[in-house]
Amino acid sequence: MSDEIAQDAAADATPAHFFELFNEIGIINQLATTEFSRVLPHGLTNAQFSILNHCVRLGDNKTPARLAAAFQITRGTLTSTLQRLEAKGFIELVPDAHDGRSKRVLLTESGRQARADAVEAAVTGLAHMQAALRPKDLATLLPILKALRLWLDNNRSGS
Amino acid sequence: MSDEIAQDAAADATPAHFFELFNEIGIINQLATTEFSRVLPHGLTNAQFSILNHCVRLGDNKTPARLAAAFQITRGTLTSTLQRLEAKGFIELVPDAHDGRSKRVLLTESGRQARADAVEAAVTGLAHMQAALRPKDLATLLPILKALRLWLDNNRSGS
DNA sequence: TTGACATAGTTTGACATCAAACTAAGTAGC
DNA sequence: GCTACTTAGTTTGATGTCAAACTATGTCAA
Repeated sequence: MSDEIAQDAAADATPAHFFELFNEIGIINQLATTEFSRVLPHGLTNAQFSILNHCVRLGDNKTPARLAAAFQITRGTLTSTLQRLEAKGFIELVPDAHDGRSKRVLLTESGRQARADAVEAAVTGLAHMQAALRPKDLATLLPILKALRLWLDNNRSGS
Repeated sequence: MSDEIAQDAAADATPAHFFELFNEIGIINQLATTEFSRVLPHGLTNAQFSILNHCVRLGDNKTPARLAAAFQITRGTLTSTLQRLEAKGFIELVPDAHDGRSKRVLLTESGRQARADAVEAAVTGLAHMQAALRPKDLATLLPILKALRLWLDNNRSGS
């Protein structure tokens, strides 16, 4: 969602500034993800693509618990998304050999292909965004946002 | 959600860079909104607070259509959130005198008070975030993000 | 006036998300 | 070996969100 408390804030880091920051980030996130999910093939959602992409890039055969931690979502949320991916035949869920409580998430061939198609669509869809931001600004943004993300991750309630 | 395509991208604005950017933004948004909704009083959600806050800051007596445009959400989404706010007694929905299709969103006294309580809780909750970002970085971030948000808003499919 | 189109709001169905309650299985301590 | 705690995964209920279909009302042109 959107809107701000901030009105005429000065030049230091007041709560109102942070509010404004999260506000902009919220709107950008909403616009970007809505746009992104439009171009995804195979009826993939953002969440589903993220999981496939993670498994291709960093390897599959992880437990759901580990994936949930990596994505910072609850296990319940992940259960739901994994079930949809399995229904589409993009992953397999197999019991863990060493821990009776755990499962393992395995990519199928069809899942790898879907991810490849999605990456291609994403790259194409993102191409026209060159105009949205100057390379210099993009380079400025990234490290600061990464630092902020790290701080938030380390300082949230659930940790 | 999270994760990136980007791997070894160079120093210009490739699609992979944008992907990484939106990725960071998505995680930050998730962490920030989850944290924020924890501190909101009266069972308010982010969406509900945003609307109350907007009405206090920029005036009530707007039509739902106008609010939906301001928040860049669909009218259906707004219908749902307005219904919840009305059920809580924080707003009133009255027919527009001049246009039989429209309604008007009015704040109640109770709604103003709830918003005031929420702002206080938010300021308190955001206070400890001074440590998350140096004021200089915050000041760097804001104008770039605003520009990006504007671009996305002007270049989305639905416009 | 009437028919075509546009706009406001609602509803439905799908999905992601959280919190909280729940089941099953592993781990410790005694 | 038991009991208590912890961890993995699932389920449920609430909310926000979108797209798409739908109703009601307004506008405009012929």
